[in-house]
Amino acid sequence: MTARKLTPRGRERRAQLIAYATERFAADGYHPTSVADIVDGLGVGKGVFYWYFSSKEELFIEILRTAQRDLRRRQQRAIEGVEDPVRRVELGVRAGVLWMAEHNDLRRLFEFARTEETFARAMRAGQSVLVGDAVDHLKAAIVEGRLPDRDPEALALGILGVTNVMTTVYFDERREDPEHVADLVVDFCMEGLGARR
Amino acid sequence: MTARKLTPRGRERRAQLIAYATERFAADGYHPTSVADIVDGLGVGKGVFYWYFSSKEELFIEILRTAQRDLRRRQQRAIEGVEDPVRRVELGVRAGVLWMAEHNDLRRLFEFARTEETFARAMRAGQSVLVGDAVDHLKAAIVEGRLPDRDPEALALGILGVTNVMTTVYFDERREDPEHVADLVVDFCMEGLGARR
DNA sequence: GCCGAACTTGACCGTACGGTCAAGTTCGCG
DNA sequence: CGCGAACTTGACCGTACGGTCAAGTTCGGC
Repeated sequence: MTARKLTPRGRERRAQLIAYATERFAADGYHPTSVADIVDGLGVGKGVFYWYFSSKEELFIEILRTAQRDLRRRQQRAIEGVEDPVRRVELGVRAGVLWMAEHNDLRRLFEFARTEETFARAMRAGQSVLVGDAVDHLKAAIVEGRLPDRDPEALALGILGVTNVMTTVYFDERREDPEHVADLVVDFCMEGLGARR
Repeated sequence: MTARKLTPRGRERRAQLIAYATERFAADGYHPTSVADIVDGLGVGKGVFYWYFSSKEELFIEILRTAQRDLRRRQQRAIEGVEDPVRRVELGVRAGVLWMAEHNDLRRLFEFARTEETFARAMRAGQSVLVGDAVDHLKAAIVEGRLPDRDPEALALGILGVTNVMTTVYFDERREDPEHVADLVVDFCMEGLGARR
């Protein structure tokens, strides 16, 4: 789609489509949700959809990219001005968990997007940025002797994994308090099972 | 489907359908893979599919359930005769990682199945069994004072999360050595980042 | 008040989907 | 051999999908 000129009215309509589609995709899945479902749900004609998006796929990728950008911004804001690299990791994790709590639907979309090659590329790109951010802090912490010297990328992936599963189970299946979940994620990431070997 | 009587030939055909469908579902996704794709790929008529399965959905759920059972058996075999609960956790995790390495396609199917309500029920059931197994060992370890006293379910979920993400990234995107990945997963699970606080 | 760009409508198109079924073939067994 | 159950075929069905488009409406700027 060659970016259209949008009036305020158009921008609002576009945002409305994105919001409603996100909701439906998260609730029913990407494939089971048809373009007809989306426009009918909003009570508009089908042409409206194709005025703002060139395809269902394009809309989905747009949702993913916007969400990834938003998540990263949130994490960066959370660690602004903090020098201690270990603390930066912790604050980044907390911010990520809280973002997931507020955007449960987007988290579900992320999980689906990873499973289909069409969207996996976009997901990997965004994910590797977040992992890269974490790796930077972890490297710094290791250099400063604050953390034992282990593969920082593996550590970052571990953090990602704990966050994914805990947010899924605790937010999606139960309705746990976000702060409590953030504590659980941070605890596990910092100390794991706490086994001394 | 009211379980049909199968001759050896029939059992083989059924297994062939399951194997090929698993491959295609994992490669292209569940929805993008049509029943026609599956039967065409095997060079058989469409009726063959519906002789063995009452629907595409039923086949998929069957694949999931069989896989979950197989994974659990593998883990149970791995910890057979081991008394130390911490060691049981570690061996279970290693077995899980190695199973994922050998069944990358099934792992991908698991990830998709979690994202669609139709299959999420079946997935949660199987997953909660595995988590329950781990929780038992963790509780025992805590009682014995081998691990600090923390919510065992959260710990089990943490393990699950680390396993999921590391197997995805290291097996799917790169072709890492399974044993090495198992080490990374176990390390992270046992000690996390290794931060002393 | 008018013009063009922004926006909206909904009938329509080709296709491909999941699933059915009447008919035919293979095969083990008595 | 022969018969019934197991298995296979592929044309066919209704539907619903993603996407198009000619036509009409709204609206801001001049």
